[in-house]
Amino acid sequence: MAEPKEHPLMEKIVSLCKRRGFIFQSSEIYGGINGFWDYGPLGAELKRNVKELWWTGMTRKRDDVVGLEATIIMAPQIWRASGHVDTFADLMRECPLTKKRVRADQVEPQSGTPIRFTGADSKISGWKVERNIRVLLSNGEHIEHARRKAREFFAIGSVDSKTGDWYQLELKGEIAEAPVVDSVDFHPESGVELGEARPFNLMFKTYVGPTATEDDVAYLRPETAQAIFAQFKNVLETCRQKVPFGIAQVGKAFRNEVTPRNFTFRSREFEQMELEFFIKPDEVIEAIYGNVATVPETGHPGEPLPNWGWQAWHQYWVDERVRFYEGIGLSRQTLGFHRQTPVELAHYARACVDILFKFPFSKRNEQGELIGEELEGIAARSDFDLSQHERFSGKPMGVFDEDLRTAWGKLDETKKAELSNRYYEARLKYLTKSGVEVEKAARDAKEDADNLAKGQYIPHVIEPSAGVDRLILALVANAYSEATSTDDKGKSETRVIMKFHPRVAPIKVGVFPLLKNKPELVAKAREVFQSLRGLMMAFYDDGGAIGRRYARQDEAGTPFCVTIDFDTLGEKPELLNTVTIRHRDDGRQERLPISELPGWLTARVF
RNA sequence: GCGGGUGUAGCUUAGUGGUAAAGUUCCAGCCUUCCAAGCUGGCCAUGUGGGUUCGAUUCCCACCACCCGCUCCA
Repeated sequence: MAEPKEHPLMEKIVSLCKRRGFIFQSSEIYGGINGFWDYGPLGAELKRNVKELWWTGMTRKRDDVVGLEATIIMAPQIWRASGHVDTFADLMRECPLTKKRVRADQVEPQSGTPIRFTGADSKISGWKVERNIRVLLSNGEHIEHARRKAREFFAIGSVDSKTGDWYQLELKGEIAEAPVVDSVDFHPESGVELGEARPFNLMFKTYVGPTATEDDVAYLRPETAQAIFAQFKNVLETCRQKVPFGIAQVGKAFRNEVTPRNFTFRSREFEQMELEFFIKPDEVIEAIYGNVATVPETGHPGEPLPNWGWQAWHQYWVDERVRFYEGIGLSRQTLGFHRQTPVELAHYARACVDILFKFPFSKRNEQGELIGEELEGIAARSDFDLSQHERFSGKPMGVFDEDLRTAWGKLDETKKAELSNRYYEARLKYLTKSGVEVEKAARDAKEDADNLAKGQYIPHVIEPSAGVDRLILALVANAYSEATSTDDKGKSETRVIMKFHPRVAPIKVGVFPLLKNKPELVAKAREVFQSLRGLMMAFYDDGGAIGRRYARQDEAGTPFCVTIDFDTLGEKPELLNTVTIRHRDDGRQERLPISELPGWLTARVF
């Protein structure tokens, strides 16, 4: 398979993934299917380890996060409430000259005179074409400007475009049409009339039930998060948690991407690890604690405090997530960060920090440094999501807080008015932005503000949302390294060593008899293997020479290899029942009693 | 979706309008007292479908997949 030469490292990684059984193309024997990938034996272990570490760290080791496992297909109204039906169904229009696409509803209005052409022919090559095109000539622009664009357009696919004679194309049927004002039909960059608007719905559609009519339409979830919001009240009522607390979920999501790209980085079926961490609105914090704690915008703010508002919680989760990545071998140098600007943020979002990984295919900035691709976004989403589901389902999503009610009663009137007003303004902004008519919005916002005084509010949410498959690719790219060695005969060869952090490595330990043709070594090795395999992923190998087995494990990324030799059997009595442990990254060996193996390994691989 | 590039064993590469070649990996055996040693044997390929032709892996067309750009996002 000929790979492009742009990213030779990426080529090697893709090749290794197939060769060693990390990642295969889905349905390969049928020619594959665009945007879908399978995990082979090593990839499956790697992915399982990553998800397990996330889940354990998120839920089992925390007091304030519980888990959820929801279905992939849910009531389609969920996707109306979440906004996915609308935002995932954008109409796009394409510029026939630049091939760039713009959202039909976001074309910058242009004014000027449309010039129509009906075709062109070449005196030089005799080539001719008949196609209609309209180019907008902005006020004050010379007519040649439009002609040049038209020639460029007609030259696409012509012989003259190859010879460079395209600018001599003779245009036909030039007519200046009536001037237009604020037209959205022309590409702002090129001035060329945009193609017809076509819908780009990125949600996978399916039908529930055998009749398959339009009434039965449902969607494969494009993200796992919405189920968490939809089940928020059920979880709250059953898990004995109080805000602030979080709900975590790992699972598949589906997006009908326009262009799946970069190996598994953008797939149509992918897996997410998402946490929705519900917090009190700042007005509630201030009512109860008198102030809202502030924390620096970088660094870990320490153990959570009761008076943390959204900003502190957001910063807390950004740093918690970075710590997670560091804990599985992605150092800060390999990561990048992007704090979304107010323009990039959704209208309901307060802040969003993206954690990036610098892939070989990542773009570079002006300084030539890799920028990175998004592994995870940590968003402060206000109370938007629960509010949406409250509006769409008609079911209340607010929580009651005894502390708030008590505290509220002790506030002086000025403070009450101030907090109440701030909450009112926030609710009003949300409601009007959501298209609720002005009068009703004011009425509902007033009701929300009154409820606040009674101890009730809709929680805000901090959402760390990570892509598992992207992370796997990052770990693979990060682990990839080569070592070139030259043997006695001067023959040099390059070996691949996958330097996975032991915590994520698919195979934790390889177990070998030094020699295969000595039954007593084999028997002892099998015995050691059997004692380890229940504790962790262990791999027994007696094929080929010992060096070859080490090399094989290096390529799989196995951090430790245990070898049973004659000393294990007591050739040197003082070494009876000891084995060598060989370290992957430097080939270093040490000797350890078999009895200490489980503890020694467990301390390093979990 | 549009434009550009690429498709030969698991991998890396030869090659040809007339039986598809090699290295490596892998499997089996022998041998081997710690980093892809050696010997013997073995398995495996022209992405799919059409067309031209006596004959196509080679030439043509379509499709599929992969890579790059536009676009989008976890």
